Amino acid sequence: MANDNKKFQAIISHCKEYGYIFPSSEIYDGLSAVYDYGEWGSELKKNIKDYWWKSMTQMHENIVGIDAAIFMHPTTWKASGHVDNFSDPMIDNKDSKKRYRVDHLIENFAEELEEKGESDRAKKLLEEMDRLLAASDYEGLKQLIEQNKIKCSVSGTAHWTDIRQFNLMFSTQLGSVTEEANEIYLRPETAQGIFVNFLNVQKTSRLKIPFGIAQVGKAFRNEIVARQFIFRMREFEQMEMQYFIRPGTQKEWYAFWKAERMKWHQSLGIGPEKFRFHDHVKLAHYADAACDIEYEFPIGFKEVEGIHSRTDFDLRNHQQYSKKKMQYFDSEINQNYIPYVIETSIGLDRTVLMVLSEAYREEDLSTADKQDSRVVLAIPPRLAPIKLAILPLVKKDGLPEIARQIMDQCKPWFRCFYEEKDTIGKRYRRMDAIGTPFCVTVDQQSKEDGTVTIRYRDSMQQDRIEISRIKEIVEKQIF
RNA sequence: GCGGAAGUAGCUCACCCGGUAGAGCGAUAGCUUCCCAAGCUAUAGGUAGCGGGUUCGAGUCCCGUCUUCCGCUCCA
Repeated sequence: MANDNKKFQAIISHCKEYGYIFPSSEIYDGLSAVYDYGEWGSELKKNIKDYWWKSMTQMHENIVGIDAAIFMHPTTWKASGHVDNFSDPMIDNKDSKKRYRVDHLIENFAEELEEKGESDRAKKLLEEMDRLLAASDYEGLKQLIEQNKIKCSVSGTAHWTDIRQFNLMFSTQLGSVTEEANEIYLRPETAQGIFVNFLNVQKTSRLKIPFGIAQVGKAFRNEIVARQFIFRMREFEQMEMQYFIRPGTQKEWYAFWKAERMKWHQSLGIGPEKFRFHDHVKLAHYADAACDIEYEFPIGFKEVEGIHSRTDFDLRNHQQYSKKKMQYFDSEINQNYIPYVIETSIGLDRTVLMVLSEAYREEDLSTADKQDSRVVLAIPPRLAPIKLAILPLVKKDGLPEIARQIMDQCKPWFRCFYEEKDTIGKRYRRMDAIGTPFCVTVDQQSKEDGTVTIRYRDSMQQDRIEISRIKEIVEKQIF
């Protein structure tokens, strides 16, 4: 497994230096695990989002998109299992510094009691634990641990910190008057916005199973340790698609979407050797099959996208909590059922990092008599923030005027950048560093025959082309 | 959260045993330049992360605090 931390740090610096990604609130010392996208980073992110959206919705006639709110009714998170599964009380041993989930610690101790034949005591202990957990009585739980002299298996001591609650979800108040406010959560995943709209979308779109609903949006998770740049952030963006299918067909649709999504990743111009599937052995509470698509980042293979066979877990729970029938009438087989779901869920920020990791290159261009190097972002043209730079070779003799005309011709169609400062070589290298795939340069000959040179970022090769063909040549590469 | 290291100009760093900050690159303005960074001139930019202590005097020594990085821990 590659672990090139130097390259990873270089990418982080490059992102900050060239307007891609800044630490959040940096003038106030920053905010841990939160980042802001700068002028070029936001363009790249948007281009990736658009490309995903188009390939999922426009290219699949049976998939439509929605944009659900971040705020959702609190019961949503009861139904999804997030409230019960991800708000665990934790306790640390002061000697070994090891952290335990309180319920795991006590359960393990109860098992030991069982083995020693003290099953009565074990049973009473677990009952007491459940009662205290239900009441969120952390003082009582700590006393329970201390009374039973439960020890840390590493240090062998019973020297514990106070119990603290670890909440996966961020909460806030809905309503302007605090005392009357209801506590609600910032969504920890976008999927539930799709599930709670299942009936609405099915009815209005008139789509028949199998069909999908896609969504791009922010989600929020309180990670215990959130580091590794934009790979793990507290506020992040997901691109998700839930595909509703007939029960019993989940195996084939799971295989279909695995293959389909892998194709998408490779369509970004990234070689197949940089990806792998990681099948989950231990499945989440909602899944009957799950895998990740992992990309080989400079810090090793890491998850970019998850593909989960979610069964009817979510819709069934929403039916139970909402008392609304989450059913679909399948006229082909003349049956009502709760659809099964295959989920594809890709991290947008992780995809940005993947594209940047793949694109970042430090090249040594030295020749016998001159040392030379460049840093280039070889971003696929269709995702690059700026598509075309327009450069007058010198800023006199009427060259800027011609360049300005080209600028005006091209800028309605794709993002262009005009620059007349510094030597031409310097301008080329600046464009390399922010990943601009094409530069056209206006010179004396342009005045005579209406041609310019086009310079390609990756090869640094140049061709002479007619000004009238610039738009067509660039557009061919970016769609 | 724990342990280790570091925090001086936008970036990379210097200031040797404490005497009130300097370079290169970058940026900006101009000059030069007919095709691939490091040609010339000028300008801007730092109360040395923050707070306290020792001292006649602290970027330099001590303490605290914050942030970042590395390792461990956690992660449907």
